[in-house]
Amino acid sequence: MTAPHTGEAGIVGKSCVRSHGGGSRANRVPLCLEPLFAAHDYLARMLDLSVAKLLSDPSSHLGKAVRVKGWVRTRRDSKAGLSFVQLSDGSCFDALQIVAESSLANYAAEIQRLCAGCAIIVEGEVVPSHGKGQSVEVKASRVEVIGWVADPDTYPIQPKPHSFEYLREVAHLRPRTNTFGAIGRVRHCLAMAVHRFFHERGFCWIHTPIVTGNDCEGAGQMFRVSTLDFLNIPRTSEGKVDFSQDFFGRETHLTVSGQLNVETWCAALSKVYTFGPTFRAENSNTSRHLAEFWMIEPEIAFASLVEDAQLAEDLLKFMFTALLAERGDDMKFFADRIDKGCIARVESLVASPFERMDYSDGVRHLEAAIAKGHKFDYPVKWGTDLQSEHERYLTETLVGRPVILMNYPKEIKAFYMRQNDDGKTVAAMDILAPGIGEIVGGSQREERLDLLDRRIEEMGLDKAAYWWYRDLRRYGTVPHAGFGLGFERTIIYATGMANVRDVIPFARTPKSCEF
RNA sequence: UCCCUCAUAGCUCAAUUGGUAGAGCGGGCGGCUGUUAACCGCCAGGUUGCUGGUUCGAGUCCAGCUGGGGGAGCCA
Repeated sequence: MTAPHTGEAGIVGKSCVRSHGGGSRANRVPLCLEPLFAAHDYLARMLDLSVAKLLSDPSSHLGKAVRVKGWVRTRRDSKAGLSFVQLSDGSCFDALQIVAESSLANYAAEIQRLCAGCAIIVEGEVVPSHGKGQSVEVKASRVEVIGWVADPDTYPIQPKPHSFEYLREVAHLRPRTNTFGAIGRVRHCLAMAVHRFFHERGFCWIHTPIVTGNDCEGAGQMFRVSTLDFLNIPRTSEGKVDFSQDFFGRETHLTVSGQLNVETWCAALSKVYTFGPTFRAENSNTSRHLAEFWMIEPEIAFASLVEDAQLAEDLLKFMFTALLAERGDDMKFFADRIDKGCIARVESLVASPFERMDYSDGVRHLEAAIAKGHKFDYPVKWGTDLQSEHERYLTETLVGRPVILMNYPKEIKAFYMRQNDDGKTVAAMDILAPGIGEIVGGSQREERLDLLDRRIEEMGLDKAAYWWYRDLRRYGTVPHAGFGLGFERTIIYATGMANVRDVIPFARTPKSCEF
């Protein structure tokens, strides 16, 4: 028996019928997954259901015939003549208990050989559960094995706690674990909340470029983008690499920020944001750094640092409100197994206003702490960047919740930040979060061309390279401001996960890009 | 990149002053049970990250390398 696999409607539905008893694994006929447009035959006699839908309203499904698809978490046999299969389709945290009785045709041959990782389709009736731990279960009338686990002995995901370090080595299978399933849903929930927040407030999502010809976007090492033949690099007469022969006819890199580009659209659409991947080629080996990470960068016209800070606070509160409302199941897991205080932390962030503090006042607080005997490894001095330990003191010890630190010395901040009237500081802000450090970095931008040019010169940058950025200040310039929110750091803060490598599907870090 | 630390079965870990490798989980088989981190018994499973050195003898000591973790810097 060979089932046609053409995917054509009409043919497939009927030819998918097959015997369930016996048959070696090797000879098993591959299942044809009915295309959606042929599914009405099935819909007519049973629901096609996600585990989330079923478990979110179990009583309304009681007594109904359903069809669920997913992957086996565990199987427990009872010699009373039935097996329990935990089925997960990733639609929610909980798995669905399937009860398969020995009267099923393929019980001995297949169901009793199910193990973690097997893909199955189950048809059956939703019934009240006899056991504890779940209110309903599905009494199977048919269990079809779609994909076996080739070698159960070495299937990397076992029904037991694994270390996150180990799971990074099997990043293609770690989405099947409780933790990473939860991370995937939380990440999606937060991303959609970001878009909803901005959309509801009249912002446009601007797709800023990934490849940039601007080699001075900001500090930090960039990844080169090139199609030149490494074994035969064209040279100029001075012996330098001849980038005029490269794909774009110039030297290009992966972007480290969408900000400069999004500012141009801000100067036309007023309220804009970017949300996409950014790339840093720094050799950073910490739990908070990735070479490829996602960042949200809004930019608002006719706005100052005050509105900028309020926007950042409102965005974070909106995201976390959505998280609590939509992913209570996953957050409960994080509270149970990862970080006991995570739900309380998210709730308190939503409930209380962020503390606002001038950099200068922050320094004064730190100096007062030292006077009272608090020990820091590094000295505190106005005009220098705060060390991690200083930031931690302010947000964790002094305030106990996020702090918006504002108006930094201009020497330690980027050239485009707006100079304050005191001549010493710029309208910059960082939001520091307990346990994480800097989660947001932003500023009001310098909209005055002469002052911008002076900073470009003072910092030894090439004015010509910023010609289009400077044009914005020549043609209808307006005060504007924006910030960057690190998406992975936000997820860490919400879930209590310890490492950014475990809140992104595939982490890119120095010496690590297997998947 | 710097400092500290780690690398033993598919996974999590043991192995005394250097004396030739062990448990739990997972897997296979059997038993038992409306089970739910199930339980009980048996079985299989290892070039101890790599390269070199010291030694009669190295999982153990030394050097280098590779990779992981923690901290720092850079930043989000």
